Amino acid sequence: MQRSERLAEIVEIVRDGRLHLARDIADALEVSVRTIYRDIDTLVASGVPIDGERGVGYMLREPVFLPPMALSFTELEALSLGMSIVQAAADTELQEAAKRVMDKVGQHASNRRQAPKSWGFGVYAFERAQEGFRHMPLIRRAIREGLKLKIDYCSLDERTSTRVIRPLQMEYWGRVWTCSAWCELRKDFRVFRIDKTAACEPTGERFQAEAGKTIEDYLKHVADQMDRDRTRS
Amino acid sequence: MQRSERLAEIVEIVRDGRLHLARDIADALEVSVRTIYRDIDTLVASGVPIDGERGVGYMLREPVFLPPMALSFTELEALSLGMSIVQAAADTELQEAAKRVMDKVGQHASNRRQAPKSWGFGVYAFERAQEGFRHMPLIRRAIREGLKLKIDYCSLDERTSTRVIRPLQMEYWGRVWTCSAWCELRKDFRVFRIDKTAACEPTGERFQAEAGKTIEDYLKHVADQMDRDRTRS
DNA sequence: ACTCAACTGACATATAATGTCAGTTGAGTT
DNA sequence: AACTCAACTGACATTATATGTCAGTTGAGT
Repeated sequence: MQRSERLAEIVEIVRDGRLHLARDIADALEVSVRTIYRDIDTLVASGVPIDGERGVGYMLREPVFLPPMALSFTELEALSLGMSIVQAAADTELQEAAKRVMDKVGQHASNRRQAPKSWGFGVYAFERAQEGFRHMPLIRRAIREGLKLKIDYCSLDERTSTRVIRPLQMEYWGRVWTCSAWCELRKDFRVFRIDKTAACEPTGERFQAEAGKTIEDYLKHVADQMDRDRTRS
Repeated sequence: MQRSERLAEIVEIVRDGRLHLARDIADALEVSVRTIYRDIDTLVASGVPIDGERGVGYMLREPVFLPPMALSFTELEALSLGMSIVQAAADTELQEAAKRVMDKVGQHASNRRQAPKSWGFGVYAFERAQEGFRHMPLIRRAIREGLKLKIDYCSLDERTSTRVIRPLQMEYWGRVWTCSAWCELRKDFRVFRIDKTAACEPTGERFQAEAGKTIEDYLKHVADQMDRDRTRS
């Protein structure tokens, strides 16, 4: 196995967020422990946020990907446009992430000429409804990590209810963000407008994918519903 | 200089779109020509679109960037969301580019577990107004390369006019795309709704950045106008 | 004082990259 | 048809880099 390949492998191994011993990694990749120490050095030097603690092991401070991609100009334009829109249409956390992505691309691009500052796009569309974005970082984390959420939801007919949900997916409708979830109160899938959600906090409980309550089930559910609608009309 | 560094350098050198001889590259990087041939092999093998022709030299088939980036999970989410929106809200060319970007990221990510197919986003917002997108690839190229365009424009009061413009920037307003340009007919900046543009073709002429007619001038112009509006009210 | 596992330095060994040289190939030119 | 150019290839010696082994040190915790 090539060194560069092995470096990528180490990132993949460590990426699960758990603790890893240099000896285990060495065994898995069939090299000596010394090599792993050297590799980790290399990775840290090139910015991968790996923390090592004596007597403990290695951990990733925050998850990373290292996509080794070659982007064409058109792909860069798509990237640039997408990041512009995200900066206009999502919560602060995603806005900042989008900016960082463009910085990383731009930084490298500006080594030489032919790197336009703007890629010819302006995005003005979106009212910056910061209020409506408030819960988005938490909901995203909950989707990622499978956390149950307790929300106070103010439905369209102005009634407020408190319920526990398993958030599955966020949807963007151009102006409004929603969250599709399994609702433990109604024992069914429900869609919540994020800007109509007053309180929102983790219950502390986690949920596992459970037959009939997963994102795949939800998507199929929606597809079936659309089929029925079409047949009726 | 490290091999990996040198590979990146070669891409940077070749990226100007002009012809390069292996010997020149070798001189610039202070290695032998043989090494350059081997490096080019490596690059081509990893997907960089370099064309070599015997007796001629090397050229890049299409421009590329190789951003050596480590993306955090949040940054990946921003990327994923942005690409989803672009796939819903832009012309076919950009849609496909956005898809390719996600494929490139996903391909590498899916080497191991914990690579969600969807990053928890759905984007349903945008009517797929394919008609309105028709001229976008051409306009983007015109902005990039500084091509004058001749357009048949149907303004909001239903009058059609033909004019030559210098396209400067495209704007996205959530549902509608516009193009800001220097209008050679009105000798001023004008904004055109792309979906209201009937015909659109290059005149064959190119334009250079010219004092008072550049994108920077336009942005300043818009900012001044907004200032005046605010003062008045 | 002891354990653990990250970390370091030194040095021999193995692997990979490079330079040199002597070709071949394909397209175009004279 | 002969010639030129520069990409390309293969072989082999040389050099540089990566790796393994070993013998430590360090810092945190028990």
